[in-house]
Amino acid sequence: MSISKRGRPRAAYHHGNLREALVDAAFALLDEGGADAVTIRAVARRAGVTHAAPANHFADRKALLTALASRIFEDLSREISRRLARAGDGLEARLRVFADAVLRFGLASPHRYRLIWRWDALDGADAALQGAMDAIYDCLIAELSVQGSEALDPHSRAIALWSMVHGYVSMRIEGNLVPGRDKVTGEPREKAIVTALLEGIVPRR
Amino acid sequence: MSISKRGRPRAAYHHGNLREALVDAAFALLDEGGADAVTIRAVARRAGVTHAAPANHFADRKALLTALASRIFEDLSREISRRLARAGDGLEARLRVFADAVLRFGLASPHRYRLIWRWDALDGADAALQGAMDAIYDCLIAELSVQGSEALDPHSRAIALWSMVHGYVSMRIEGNLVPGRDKVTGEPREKAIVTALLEGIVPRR
DNA sequence: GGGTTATATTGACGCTGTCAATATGTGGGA
DNA sequence: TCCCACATATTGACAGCGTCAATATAACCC
Repeated sequence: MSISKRGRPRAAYHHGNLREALVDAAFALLDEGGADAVTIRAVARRAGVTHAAPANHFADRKALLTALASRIFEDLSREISRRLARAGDGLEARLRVFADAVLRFGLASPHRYRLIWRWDALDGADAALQGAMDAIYDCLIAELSVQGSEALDPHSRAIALWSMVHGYVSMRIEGNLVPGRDKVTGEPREKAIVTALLEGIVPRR
Repeated sequence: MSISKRGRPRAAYHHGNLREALVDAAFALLDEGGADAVTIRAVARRAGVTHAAPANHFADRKALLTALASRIFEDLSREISRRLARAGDGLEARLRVFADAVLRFGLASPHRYRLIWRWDALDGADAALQGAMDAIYDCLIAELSVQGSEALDPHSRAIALWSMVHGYVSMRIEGNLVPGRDKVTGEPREKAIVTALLEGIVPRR
């Protein structure tokens, strides 16, 4: 029943390229119900194959989730680069663009953002995953290295910014940033948060 | 076979106070194998009861994990207060004590720290959990409110600090802060990170 | 003392990940 | 061209999981 006779119309073998189909199905399930909904069997059902078919392409569930996380990191990295490319020159402005890109991505795709930090469910040793993370970090370092001699090295500043942005986005996504109290989460508050990091929390001398 | 005849030596009913025993068993499993190891059935086995006994004390797994998270937040809150009580007066010094307390707690009990941010596995509407979180936030607000008129409100500064500390501790715990590159994670680096937040990432004018 | 209620047990259901054995289609070499 | 070897997919099984219903047992209160 293979549609392909010659000229490799798209696929080969039995299903075609099941691997891609599994990834697509997994993303659909992830967006709908979070990482918990991405089970091997549900993905297989959605892709129209039997429950053991995915084993030929992903050793186990962790490998599948790691593949997803790797792609998500790449998407986020691309998005950051895209926004930075059309940003101005000032250091502070560019760092705000970076923070804003991460925040928008997280709020738009909370399930995807959550997954990339679920290291208990991922294979931290995966090369593709680490490479995708490195790309984002490199981007930050590049921004912070333009200035000449700062009191703090670029690494410390990059980690601080990356940490705060991630922490803030995490809390915003969970919807429990400051339960019952500070519900101001709009753009003014977001700007103020980043300002606190960029300009410092302690009063300037 | 009840040891208690009169004077309520410790317990009552069948097991005694199974609820506490379940919490103890759950903490043991959590510390050993992370949140994934805290299954209803494993907890029941460890407490010496059958698999359905916990249902009388915790509606479901999420309720059990929420009870754990609530206690962990209280422990962290107490630890922060304890350290702050014996700290000096300077704002910057006290904020460093705060950050240091969270970092030490996270590194000492990574599984516990991870759990309290796993909102997908917790009941975010739980009053005890929210109360325990609020206590820590209140602590931060109290520190940041002593100064009179800052350009930024205490809430923005509190969220920024809390976000960065949480983000940094998370990444440190996962062991993948900056994979293969910046392996400097000792005290000097930690101090520099906090300095970056306190004094600002952009150069002082 | 007896009945009500809280607690614990037993057993079952469907779901999960994973493995082993089997079937089927594909491509390369003779 | 045929056939073998291999990649891929299916079938079936297993243990473990959360959860529910039915049942048993102990404690408390009147």
